[in-house]
Amino acid sequence: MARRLPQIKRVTIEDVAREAGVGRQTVSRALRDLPEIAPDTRERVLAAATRLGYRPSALAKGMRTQRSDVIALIVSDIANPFYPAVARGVYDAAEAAGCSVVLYNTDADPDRERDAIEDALARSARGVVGFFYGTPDDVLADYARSVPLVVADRELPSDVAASVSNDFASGTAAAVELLARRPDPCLGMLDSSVGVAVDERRLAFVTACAAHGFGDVSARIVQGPPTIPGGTEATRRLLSAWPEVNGIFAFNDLMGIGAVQAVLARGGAVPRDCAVVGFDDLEMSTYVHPALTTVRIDKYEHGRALIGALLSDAAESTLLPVSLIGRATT
Amino acid sequence: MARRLPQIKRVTIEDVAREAGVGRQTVSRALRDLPEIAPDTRERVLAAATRLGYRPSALAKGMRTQRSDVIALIVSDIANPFYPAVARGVYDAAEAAGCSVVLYNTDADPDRERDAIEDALARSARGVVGFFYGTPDDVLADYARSVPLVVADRELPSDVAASVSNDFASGTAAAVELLARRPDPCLGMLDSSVGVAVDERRLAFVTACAAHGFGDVSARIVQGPPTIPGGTEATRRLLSAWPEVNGIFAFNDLMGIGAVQAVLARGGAVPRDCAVVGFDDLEMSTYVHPALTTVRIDKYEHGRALIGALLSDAAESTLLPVSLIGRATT
DNA sequence: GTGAAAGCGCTAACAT
DNA sequence: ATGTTAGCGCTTTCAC
Repeated sequence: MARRLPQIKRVTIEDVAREAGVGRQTVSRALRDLPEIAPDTRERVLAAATRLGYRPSALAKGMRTQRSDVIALIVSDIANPFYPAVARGVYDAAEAAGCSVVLYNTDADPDRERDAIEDALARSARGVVGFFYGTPDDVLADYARSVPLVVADRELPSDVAASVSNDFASGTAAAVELLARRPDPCLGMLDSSVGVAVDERRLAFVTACAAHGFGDVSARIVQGPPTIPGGTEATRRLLSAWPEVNGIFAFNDLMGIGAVQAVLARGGAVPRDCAVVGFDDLEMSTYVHPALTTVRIDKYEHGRALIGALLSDAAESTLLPVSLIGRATT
Repeated sequence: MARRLPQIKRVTIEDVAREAGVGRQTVSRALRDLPEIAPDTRERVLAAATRLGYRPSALAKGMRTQRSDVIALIVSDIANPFYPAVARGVYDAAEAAGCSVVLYNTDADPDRERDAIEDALARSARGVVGFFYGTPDDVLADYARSVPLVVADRELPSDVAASVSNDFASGTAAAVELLARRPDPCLGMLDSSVGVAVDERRLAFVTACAAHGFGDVSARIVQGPPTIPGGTEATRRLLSAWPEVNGIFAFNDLMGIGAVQAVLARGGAVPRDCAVVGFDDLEMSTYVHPALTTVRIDKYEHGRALIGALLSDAAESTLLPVSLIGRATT
């Protein structure tokens, strides 16, 4: 059963002009609220437009102005609970600026990251904001020449593009400081195995541990997919090799939750046998048991800031503050 | 510090034609892989296109064909953990069909639902899929005449638009059946206070209770926002008025998790004093404590099915199967 | 204050 | 197999 009724021909600016008895240009002026127009003419045109159900074509407008009002949002996976709040922040800020949001999922694949940017270019996007895990700096810098680009959680050299990042260094330092408080601390870290340019957290961990005089901790940094099972698996490996580890700093909350599962599965208790600190502060982290101690990122604000940086059109680096949320795993 | 370098002029099909020494039409044919073209000419054109870094303009193409390759995805709030998985399903299916996805958040506001559809129309969207909570049937039916539309979890009368829904009736029946197993069952329900056309779950609950001979349960149906705090609050009210309630069926997992919190806050135990069954099966529901028994919706598949229905172009209603997942709250 | 003309980049229809 | 013409709906430029 076909459901499409005969296509209604689009009402154009020309139709409105005819209906109102003016030229098309006058209609365009009225619609865009430009000053050079007689008030009564304007009213007449607006009335005609409403009467006809006129809807301006975003395509034609973009074609003419060589710029559309879409903003590309590029994430690795919207189903990853980290991104939805960011996406909502992006959306709200974009909507406030009169822009629509096109979403891309890349799964951190360099090719798909590139495809997403290319698609945004093909649509003459107003700008691109996103998380890039597989694209090298120079490629991003190159694209930044063709389209306003703001990268999240990543620093690009020499101001070629704006960036908005969270303060991983401070967050990691605070997490390590908390874990270091327990008697005879022996810390390990679960790092993400995904991404070319995200060794920031690992470096911050090493630095923070050094500040506490923990010696070389790098052997107790294990990698895995930044997911719950990934965290469980990585923790299993970590604790097999280093049973004395009693404090785990996880790349993100998902790995942190996975770590708790692994400790419990070994018959251990959290935080008695091993404390865990995550990163991100996902909604679920409050409700898991035991509730996860974590470094909070304001994901919604991150999204808003990405659009703010995009529209302000300056190649600045913004650093967003994070905060340690102590809960039951420490 | 300004970051925009001088805008590079767009490489057009005309430039490629000149470079390859052919007409624009030939370029168009080569690019779209149409048959009526000599193989070597095609090669030459493709080479020229690559050399020049040609990128087709989606705007111009859409303008000419009166149809763009974007699909509008309309949800109430992408930050609500129910939607991301749906969005990913929509995205994957759309990408496979060569379409981009424009995201809209409406917060279940009728005006914003309308704005979202209007924007999709302005972009000559290939189609619209979405969750509509505030828009009346006739308005949706009206829009379905202008653009392919698939509605989620909602039945539109007389085949004006395709729909893909989850089998709430079966899911609710299974949930009630499970709750009814306990000794002296006294069931209550937490219903969502949002949405014009979502009384399906409430009706299914009443029907299922009647089938078990529970008499009139409607007084034990309380409403609240479909969120964790909303569930907690609604449960508080429910249990104040009906302390004998020992089984709660929640509109969704968020309310279910909230219900558990409320029971615990009263000093009760779950499921000893009150069992809880949710709906959706969010990722977090596995990890909350006690783990939530729920009716599972395949959210990713729901997303894929929405696009499938859209592209198949038939005004069919699809009903997706759900399954009861027994965990620790029953 | 208003209208007419030009053209954004592409593809469908029609030549050749 | 290839080129030419026309036009999608809008805004910019320029006349009046």
